[in-house]
Amino acid sequence: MELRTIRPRIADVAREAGVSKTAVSFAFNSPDRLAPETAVRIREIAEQLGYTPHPVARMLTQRHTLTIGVLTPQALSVIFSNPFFGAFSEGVAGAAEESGYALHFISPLHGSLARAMSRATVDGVVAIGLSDDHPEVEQIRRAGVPIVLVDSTALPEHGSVEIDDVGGARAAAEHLIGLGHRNVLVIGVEPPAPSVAIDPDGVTSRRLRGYREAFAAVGLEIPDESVVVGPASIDGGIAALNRAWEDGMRPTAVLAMSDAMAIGAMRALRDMRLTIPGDVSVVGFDDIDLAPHVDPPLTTVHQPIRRMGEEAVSLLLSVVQRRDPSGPEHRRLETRLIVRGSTGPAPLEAQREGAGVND
Amino acid sequence: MELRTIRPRIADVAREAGVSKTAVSFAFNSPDRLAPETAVRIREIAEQLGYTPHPVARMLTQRHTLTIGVLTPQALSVIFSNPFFGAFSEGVAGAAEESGYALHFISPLHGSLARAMSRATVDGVVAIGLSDDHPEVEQIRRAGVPIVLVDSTALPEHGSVEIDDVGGARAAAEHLIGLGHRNVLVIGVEPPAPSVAIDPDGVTSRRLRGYREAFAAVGLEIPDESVVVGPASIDGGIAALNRAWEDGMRPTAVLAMSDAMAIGAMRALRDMRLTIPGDVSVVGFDDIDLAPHVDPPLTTVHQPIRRMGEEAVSLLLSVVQRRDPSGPEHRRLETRLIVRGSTGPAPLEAQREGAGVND
DNA sequence: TATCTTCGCTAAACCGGTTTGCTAAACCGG
DNA sequence: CCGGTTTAGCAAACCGGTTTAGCGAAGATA
Repeated sequence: MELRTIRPRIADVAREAGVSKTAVSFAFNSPDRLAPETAVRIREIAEQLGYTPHPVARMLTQRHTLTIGVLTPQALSVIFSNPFFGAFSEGVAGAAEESGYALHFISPLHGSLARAMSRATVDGVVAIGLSDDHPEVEQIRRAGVPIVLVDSTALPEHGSVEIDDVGGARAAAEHLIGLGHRNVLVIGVEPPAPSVAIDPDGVTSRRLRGYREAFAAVGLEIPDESVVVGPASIDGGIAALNRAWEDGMRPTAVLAMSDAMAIGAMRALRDMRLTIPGDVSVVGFDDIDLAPHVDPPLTTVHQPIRRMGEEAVSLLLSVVQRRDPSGPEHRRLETRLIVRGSTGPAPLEAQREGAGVND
Repeated sequence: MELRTIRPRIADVAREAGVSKTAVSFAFNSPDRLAPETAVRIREIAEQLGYTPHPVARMLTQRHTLTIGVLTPQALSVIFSNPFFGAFSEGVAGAAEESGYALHFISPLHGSLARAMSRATVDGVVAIGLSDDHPEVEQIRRAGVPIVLVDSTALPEHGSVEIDDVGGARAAAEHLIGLGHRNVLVIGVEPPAPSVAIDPDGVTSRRLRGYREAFAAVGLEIPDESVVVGPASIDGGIAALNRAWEDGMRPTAVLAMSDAMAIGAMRALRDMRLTIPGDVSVVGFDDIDLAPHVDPPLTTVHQPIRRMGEEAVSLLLSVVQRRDPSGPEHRRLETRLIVRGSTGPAPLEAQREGAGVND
């Protein structure tokens, strides 16, 4: 049973080298303040002792951590099951790394985002999909940590990046309407906290509004019963669709608010021996990398996922690094519908009747 | 232009409440050492001042960070583009969160993993796909940070979790051989450092060994020219396959070491108007969630990705939390071939000739 | 030779908390 | 009323570094 080796401290190096702690610190951080040979000697001794400056101690005096936090409203284990998040992280990571920042993921620790946040040692935070009335936002602000909100209703005092959810959703719905669909099922993403109803300003509500606007424009409506929600994953999509079917819904098309859910829905439909888009059309939202490669290729609303991550970090760093004379910025990115193979004309009999009859 | 509010310190609260710093600290950490009403009063004042204990300072005295690091050999922006990593992170995150740990991703900062690592404030590290001769492993050990290696050659002194790469690869190759394929293209994952050749102990080499064993068993071999590598992403797969084609290769099957690359390869083949598996069979490696949903459903080697992440964290925490009387543990997980729709019999003419002729 | 810089280095303060050791007052049984 | 135990709270040390102010010696300038 070996003794856990003790980490050498700066004082150990100083003693060994016969210099002051200051000299050792200089040897690492500003070698030019030391005679070249002294600096080298100190570093050699440090090396040989296996000394590395303790990162936490260093953070404490330097007042920054070179880390940015990514705040998620749900457990990371569920967040990561959504490919959207992978792509978003890609953008965040790319921009962060370029500026020399590492990433720290913060998720509700045993239910409390606040507690998780109070432990996190970060210079700033990008929060994704956090409804802005979340008390944590206020708490973070009070702790003096800069934050930028992504996919949340913008708050004037924080930076934000949003996309045109309503427009994208409307385009998706218009596409279906043009194909003759009248009876659709909407699959929404579950609100972070399954507590209350649907956050009136969350992405689910915004996209739903877009869908409804399109239907309203042609004098139709999407009843609340036609909206079902679940976690944004393949399994979530499967479950949501099956639930709808069990409830007796027989739509000719489904509007999913996430590609993963759309893919799940297609799987579930297939398992019922329905064809896509022959019997049922499916349109997703996100346009993840794999969307063109699934069977059939997924018609979906493209959003610039990576760029959202990049922009968020860029906004954040501009305030973290105090290059920001002009107050928080708000950026809005466009969405666009990409028609692939998962949508087609509504079955004829369905176009005549109110509800589709299948098989 | 508003003044950046200064974060209140413990001393501010103490002064305001007319008590010592100690009392304030007690109010937060061991309230039972204070008269109940004093504790309440202090907390109220703290609340009202917007005081939260500075996490870095707290870490310094408590000697732990409640954070575990995830070390990746490549930039996070490329790592995250591989769905495998998302699933792995899912496992890591799930296990970490359960024990109250947050996640810190560490990637080569401007090329140097060592520098990135020396900045990271973590209690332990799980390193994925890091070849063990990486100097950083030694550096981390010297810094006294516990580490467990995933998908790397196991080092006796560190915990590790590996999978049966050789067996999985062999099974994939045997499957193709059984279908009559003789001329295959291998698409490997790029070694982290594009420096030297292929790390003789990395996952690419191990899987290649498996492929070759299977071929050797029937008296065939896979020449080095039939092995091409690239980044483990869809685009990497597209590029790798196109490169092989330009070099004149005309295999009847491709063995990809990652599902993302396999999917890319299928795309590239499709774009050449080849059918899968009619003209060319494709088998992947990983069995990501989307593998069954692509077109055609991907035949691939399943590995328990999430579990790898979970086991890694569990191993790591067992030493971080000093519950480990028995030295580092090594865990090995099984792989298995999952046959779906992307593989089929080799075209007849190809079975007779040496190289396939297409279209 | 006297004064001013520069060079090389150090002692001490500081970052913002936690923890140890101790004391004075209150409490307690006899 | 006395010695012993709690209780409530404080001062100081500590975690492990960085940074400021300053000092003596050497070299430059006058």
